Amino acid sequence: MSGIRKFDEDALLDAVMTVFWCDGYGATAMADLAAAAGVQRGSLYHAYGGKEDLLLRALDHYGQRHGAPVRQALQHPDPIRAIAGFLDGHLRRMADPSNPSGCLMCQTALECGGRDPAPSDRVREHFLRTETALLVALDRWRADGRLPPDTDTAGLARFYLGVSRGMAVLHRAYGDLDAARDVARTALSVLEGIALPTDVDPKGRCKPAG
Amino acid sequence: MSGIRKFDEDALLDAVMTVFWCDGYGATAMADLAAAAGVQRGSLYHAYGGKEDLLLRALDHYGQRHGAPVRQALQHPDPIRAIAGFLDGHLRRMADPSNPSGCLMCQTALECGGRDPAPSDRVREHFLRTETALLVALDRWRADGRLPPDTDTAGLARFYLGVSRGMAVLHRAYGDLDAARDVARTALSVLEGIALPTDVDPKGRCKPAG
DNA sequence: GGGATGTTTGACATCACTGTCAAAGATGGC
DNA sequence: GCCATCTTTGACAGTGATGTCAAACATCCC
Repeated sequence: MSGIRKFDEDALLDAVMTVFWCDGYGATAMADLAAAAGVQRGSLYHAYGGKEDLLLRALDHYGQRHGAPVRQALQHPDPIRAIAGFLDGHLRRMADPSNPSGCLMCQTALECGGRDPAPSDRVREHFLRTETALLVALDRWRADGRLPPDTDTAGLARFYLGVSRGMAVLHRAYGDLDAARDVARTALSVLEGIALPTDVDPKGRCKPAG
Repeated sequence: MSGIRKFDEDALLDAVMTVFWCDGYGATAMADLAAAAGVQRGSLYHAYGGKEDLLLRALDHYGQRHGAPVRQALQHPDPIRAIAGFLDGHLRRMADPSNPSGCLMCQTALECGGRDPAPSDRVREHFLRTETALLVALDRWRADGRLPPDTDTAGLARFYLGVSRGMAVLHRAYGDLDAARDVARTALSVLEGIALPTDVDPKGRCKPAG
């Protein structure tokens, strides 16, 4: 009914993302997506392509909407504050009742596994982006003298990536945040055990090491 | 063509489990399961029921086949050896080329999420079984004086459960074990940091605490 | 050996989803 | 105001999966 696209792209991707997140890729039909977006099925095919194309868009949208803000916490100069903020960002996303439980990226990673290359690649890229953000932050803290010189930053980056993924699985499986919170708290203690004290540390949380 | 079931139930469940594990619940058709099991589709309906019933059977089979052996490692009297064995059990399962990547339980937990109650419940039961096994072991070690009296065993149990789940996600997303290994190694260091020295500790790995 | 029991098989109708298309309709440029 | 352009819409055929069923058949028990 127009020469210009009528729907709001951002709102549409929000709706599409939520349906995929809630029901999973395989169980979602184009009709579900169209209904959630308030659009006819034909419009989706015309504007995007197929279900897989929409999933890729939804993954990117998810990355911008939920991934980037969580990585933002890593900018904090204090490692413990930063990692705590990173983990807490995940917890806050899960605690938000307007979001389905778990994590769309993890869900897609497992469901599309080694069978659907395009979504798998997209998820892997997102995971790598987070892993790299963690690594860059850890390297920075190490260079700043906030972590011991022999800190295995690559290993720690993967550890916190993995921990955040495990939290999402437990959240979806258990339906509550209790277990995920325990995981985050314990995971943070790893960094608390190795972080070095600094002049400006306002809480004196770090303990001498070596 | 008989009055007695012709196929080997264990081999059939192995095949069914592998297909679900490889392709996911939604993307698997009864025809795929029948083909993998070397049986006609009608036989599956007759002997079991529908796709969901088969998934539940596959989950139980998975629990016996892969869950129980990993929990077995927790019987070891030394906490570090035991948890290392627990995490290594997961790594060995993932390293086995005859298994699909990741973990069928995590996959089902995420895919069936809050939408398919029966599989979700079954997965939750399995997670709880593992969490309880971890808790019992941790409580035992604490009672034996191998862990400090104030150890938060419940939190640690959930931590190692979550970590093992995160490892599975990374394995499936990345397609290799490198990241999962890093996660396991770092997670183990948590216990190494709190385990108390004992007379019979053969490696002197524990350090004094308090 | 013969009947009863339960399994296997292939076909069947049904249903849901997919992807396409032509017609209808609205907007922007001239 | 008119034409070109693009979106929207609903319907279409094609495809694949589901779940059921009656007939065929092998084994067990008497």
